Amino acid sequence: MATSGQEQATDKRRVILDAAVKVFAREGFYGCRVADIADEAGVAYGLVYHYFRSKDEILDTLFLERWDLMLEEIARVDAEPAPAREKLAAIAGFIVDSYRYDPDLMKVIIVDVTRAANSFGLSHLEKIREAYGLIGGIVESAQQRGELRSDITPTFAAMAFYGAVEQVLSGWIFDILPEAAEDYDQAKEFIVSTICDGLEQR
Amino acid sequence: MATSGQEQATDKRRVILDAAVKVFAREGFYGCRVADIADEAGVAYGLVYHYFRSKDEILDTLFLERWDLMLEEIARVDAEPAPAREKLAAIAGFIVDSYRYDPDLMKVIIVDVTRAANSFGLSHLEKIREAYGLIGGIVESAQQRGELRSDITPTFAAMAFYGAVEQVLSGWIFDILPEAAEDYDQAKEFIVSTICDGLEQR
Amino acid sequence: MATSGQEQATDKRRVILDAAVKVFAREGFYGCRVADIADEAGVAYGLVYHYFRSKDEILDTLFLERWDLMLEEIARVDAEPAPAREKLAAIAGFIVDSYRYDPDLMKVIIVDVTRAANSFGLSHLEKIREAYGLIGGIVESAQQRGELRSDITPTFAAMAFYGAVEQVLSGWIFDILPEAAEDYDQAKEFIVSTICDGLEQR
Amino acid sequence: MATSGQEQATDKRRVILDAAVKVFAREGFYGCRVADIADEAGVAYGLVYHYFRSKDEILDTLFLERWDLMLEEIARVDAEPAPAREKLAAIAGFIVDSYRYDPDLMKVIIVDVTRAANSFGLSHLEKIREAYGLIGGIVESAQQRGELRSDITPTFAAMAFYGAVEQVLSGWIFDILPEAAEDYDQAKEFIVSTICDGLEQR
DNA sequence: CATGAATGAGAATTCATTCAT
DNA sequence: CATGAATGAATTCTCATTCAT
Repeated sequence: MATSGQEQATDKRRVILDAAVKVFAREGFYGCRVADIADEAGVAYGLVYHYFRSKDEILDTLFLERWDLMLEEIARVDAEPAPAREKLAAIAGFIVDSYRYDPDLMKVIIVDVTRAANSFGLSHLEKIREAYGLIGGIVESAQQRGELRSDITPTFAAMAFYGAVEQVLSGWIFDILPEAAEDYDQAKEFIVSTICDGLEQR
Repeated sequence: MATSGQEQATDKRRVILDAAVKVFAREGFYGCRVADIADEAGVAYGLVYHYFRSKDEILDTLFLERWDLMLEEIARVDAEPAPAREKLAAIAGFIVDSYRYDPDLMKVIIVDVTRAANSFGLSHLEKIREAYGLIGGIVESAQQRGELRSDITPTFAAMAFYGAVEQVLSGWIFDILPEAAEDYDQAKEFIVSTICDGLEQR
Repeated sequence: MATSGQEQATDKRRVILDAAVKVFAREGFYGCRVADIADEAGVAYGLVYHYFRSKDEILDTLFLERWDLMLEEIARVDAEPAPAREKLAAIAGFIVDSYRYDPDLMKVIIVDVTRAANSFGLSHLEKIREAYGLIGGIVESAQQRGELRSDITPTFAAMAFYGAVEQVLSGWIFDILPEAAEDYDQAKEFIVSTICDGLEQR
Repeated sequence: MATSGQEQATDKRRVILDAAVKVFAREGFYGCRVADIADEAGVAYGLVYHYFRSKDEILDTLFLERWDLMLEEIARVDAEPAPAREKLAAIAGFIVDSYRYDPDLMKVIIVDVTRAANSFGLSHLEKIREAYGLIGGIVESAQQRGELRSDITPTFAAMAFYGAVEQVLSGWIFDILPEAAEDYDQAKEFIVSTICDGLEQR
């Protein structure tokens, strides 16, 4: 009975992590104190340090949890025998949905992880490179199959694609883009259409 | 008159700003101390506060100097009677060249300002929105002239374009993209071609 | 009855004390955490507090166990009808052997207890004084019997004697004196000979 | 005029050091807070860290200042063409006077430096070894000249001598030995007489 | 007895900012 | 303008101790 599906209330580690997402999103990684996280989680200060070595490690954990999910998703998508356009659509869709489902977490990852990349050394960068590598791989095979143009390097294409996706999230985060229910679905289409078809009139 | 020959060596304010760029780029805004800036500049601690009200103001100054230049450039480009594609190429070129000329400064702007726009009051956000607005304006008129597709909203198009540009710079900053002399020029072409023509084979 | 054959493995209290000796010796009383002791002992954190009221009490216990043994030994030695020289030799021998048998424990006693006697309330200090008093008593009676010079006060003589002994242990602890099997026996002789006969050529 | 002999009032570094001696002596190195030192010194908290990297470094500095003085004194004494007995008397006298002149400082050095030796790594130990080496050297040459017995190793003799001296100071520190004006001079004689002549009646 | 999660008061250290010279 | 000592609030992290199971 202790391991049934729904005992959220007692997994303090999870509670702390979820609280951290809220607090980081609200005040920024540098703008909040560990005490804020403990307060938000409703636990004692010290418990945060029982589960995490440092404030950094909390951000780290948050990033890795989500990023690994994304890497898995990209790998899964890549394994399907579908055209590149559909694969890119699935990836964009996954990221957009990640934001829709948990905007705070994605805000933290986009805003705070990148900013802290300086101090976090290299482990994050490796993970991030991995994502670009996978996307680049999708582009590359599509180029070999003649689906995509070959005069743009795969890595560059991956950057342009991911940059467009991330900037859309940034647009939502910073209230530059409208953020209604229908905008999420529209964004997925727009991203793929822009990157695959281009902005120019045909 | 401000740039006559021999006062360069004594324009401590400039020296401090340049030192701040190096230090912010190396250690991040939060990762460095005001003392590091003074050290890097080779001036006394207190002098930093003679010229700047606060550490924030240094970053502000750095950002505004460059961003205003970019806004001016975008406005100038927009005023020309050229096709949107050329205008976007000019803007991408300006940003890429900004990075080529002063990568540290662009790193600071992208990592410490752009990504953290909501930590710094609203003035930065306004400036950033202004840039997107100008680019969106370029897209919009091109749509009206029939140059660009009209089914993608101008703001969205602006985000995709700027996102691609920024991600390329991020790629250089974080050693994901190769960064040789020819890569800069190639990047300009790739960005415009990707965003305007799309990745798909025609 | 307390030492019957098979309970050794389960005397957790003893295991904790022995672990504490190792940890205190290695990291110092202030330099280690209670968790380190539990880890070294291979028991659960909380068990330490089942057997001991506090971290201090562990050190207290360690000190008192050994120091009381020494006090008993000194008293036993003193009760013998032997010359002072032999009594001092026996005491020096006991202390040196204590170190030889359990160097970590003696290191802890010398470094963390004896030198810090005034941090730990007064009970330790009393115990320490008691030892000096006993040794002083040995000197005093020997002076009355004409064995030892009477122009040096007994308390002072006790300090000089004990100081020489402790410094030899310190020399071993801090790797200043060589520490081979033969050095222990030699040390006993040297101590007594130096203190009783003096360093000068006769 | 800024470097005249008596401007104590403005050398804050010195003020902090002197305050630290008082506070360490009163509460122990581990028993006091950096705030106590700042308060005792009458300076702002942060100034302590302006002059010293850490609490440890304060203790370090205190130790080295005094120990170097002692090393110099031993070297000076050793350079004189006097019998070993006189040299040892001079050294004992110097240490006893150090205590008489500044008991708090010597208490800190004897009680806290040794205890912290674990954490302070090796630099202290080197310094301490140096002192023993110098004293051992005095003994050794005296042995060669036939002044002192040769069957006791010089290093051991140095330990016994220094141990006796230090224990006398400990006796004062812990209120085991009487501490009146005449006791200081008597102690010097007692130490040398005990170590050189021995306790036994001749 | 045994476990280890939970608590929270402390303490060291940092560092932006001020200010006297 | 220039210097760098002085200030002290803010924060992270530590760790002895408690307690529910």
